[in-house]
Amino acid sequence: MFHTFQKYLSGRATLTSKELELVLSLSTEKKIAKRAFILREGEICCTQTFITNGLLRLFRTDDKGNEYTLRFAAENRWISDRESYVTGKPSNFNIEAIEDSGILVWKKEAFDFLLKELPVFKALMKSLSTKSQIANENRIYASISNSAEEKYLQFIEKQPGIFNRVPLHMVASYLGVTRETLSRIRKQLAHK
Amino acid sequence: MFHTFQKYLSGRATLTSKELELVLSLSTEKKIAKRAFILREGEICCTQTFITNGLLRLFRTDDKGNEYTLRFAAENRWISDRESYVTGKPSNFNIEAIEDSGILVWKKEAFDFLLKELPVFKALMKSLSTKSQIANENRIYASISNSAEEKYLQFIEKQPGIFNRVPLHMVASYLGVTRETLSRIRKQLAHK
DNA sequence: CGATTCTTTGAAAACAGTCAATCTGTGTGG
DNA sequence: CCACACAGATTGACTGTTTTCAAAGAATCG
Repeated sequence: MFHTFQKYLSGRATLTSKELELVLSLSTEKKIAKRAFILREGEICCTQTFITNGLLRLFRTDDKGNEYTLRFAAENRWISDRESYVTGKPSNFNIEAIEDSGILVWKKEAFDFLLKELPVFKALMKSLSTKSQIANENRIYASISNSAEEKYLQFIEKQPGIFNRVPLHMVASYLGVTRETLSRIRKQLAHK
Repeated sequence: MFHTFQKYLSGRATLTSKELELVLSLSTEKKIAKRAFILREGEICCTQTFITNGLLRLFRTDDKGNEYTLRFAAENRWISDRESYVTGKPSNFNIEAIEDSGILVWKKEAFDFLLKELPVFKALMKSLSTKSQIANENRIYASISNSAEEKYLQFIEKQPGIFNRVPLHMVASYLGVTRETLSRIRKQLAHK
C-alpha cells in the first residue's frame, strides 16, 4: 500500500526520500472491508484519507431513508468530508467502502504539519483542491443543463473506471434519479 | 467604490494602510452598465473581479440557445471563471451585469503578486475559496436530493438578497428548470 | 406610445417517480 | 454441494411532474 502512494506522490511532487518518509511515517495504514464505514453521519471528519486500492463513496441519507451519493473515489484518490474537516462540525455524510479497500490515513494535525513543512506537498494539495473545485463547477453545470440520459452518458465517459464497479442503484443516487429510471435509461440506450 | 472594498477588507483581514493601498493601487475601477458583459465565451478570463455595487451573473449558453446560470454575485462578492483563470484556456462562460454595477478588477499578474506579498490577503482568498467549495458541494447535494420546489425555497432562503433582484427566468436557469415551471411553482406556493 | 423584456397560462406530450412483483446472481450455512 | 437468503436489477401499471409550444398578459424603458 505504501508503494502505491509512493508512486502516486513521485509522479506529482518532487520530494526527497527523507520527506517522503516523513509523509509516510505520519500515516496509518488500514484495510477496509466492503460495506464498512470510515465515517458516519454525526461524526467529525478529522482525517485525510488516500485510497491505495479499492473503491469508496461519500453519501448522505435523507429523512425518508433515500441515499444520495456525492462522489466515488477509487485507488489513487483522496476522500474526506471537506466541510466537516474544515469546520470541525459533525458530518452530514457517510463514507463507505464499496469494495474491500486499502487506505492511508492522516490525522488533521499530522496533515497540517506536513502542509506547513513541505511546500511541495502543500502545492500538490492545492492543485488537487483546485481541480476538484473545477470538477464540481462542471458537475453543477451538468446538473442544470443535462437530461438524465446525458448525465449518465457523461458519467460513464468521465469516470470510465468507476461505473462498472458500482451497483446501478448507487449510480442512480449519484445522478439524482431513481434506480428504476436509470434501469430504463440503460435499456433504451442498449436498443440504440 | 474603493470605500466599499476597504470596508470589506478591513472586516476580514488585518492589513496596514500601506498594504491596503498596495492592493487598491493595483486594481482598476470600472462601471458596468446593465446587460454589459465583462467576460464572453471564448475569451480567456485573466482577471479577478470584486463587486462594489450591483449584481452580476456567470452563465453559459448551450447549442440550442438555452442559458444556464452558474451563479449570481452581488456587492461584496468576487466573480471570475475559475477554470479559465486557472488553466488559461478560453472560457465557456459569460459574465454579465444584471444591474448597473461597479467593480474593481485585478489582472492575474497583479493578483498573484498580492498573494505572494501579503500572506493575510492570501489567507483571506483561501478561506473564500474553501467556503465556495463547501457551498458548491452543498449545491450538488441539493441538486440530486431536492425537488424543484425545494430548490427554489432553498435558493430564496440562502440568497435572500438576490432572488428579488433577478428576473425569474434567470432564477429558473439557475435551478435547472424552465421559466414556465418556475412560474407555476411560485403560483402554487402563493396559494399556501 | 411602442418596443422590448419578462411573466403567466393552457393543452398536449415527454419524462420521471412510486409501488409491487419478479428475476438474477452471489455467497453462506447446513 | 445444495438450498436459501440477500442484494441488486428489471418490469409493468399508474401517477405525478416537467417540458414544449403557442399565445397572451404585465411591466419597464426610451
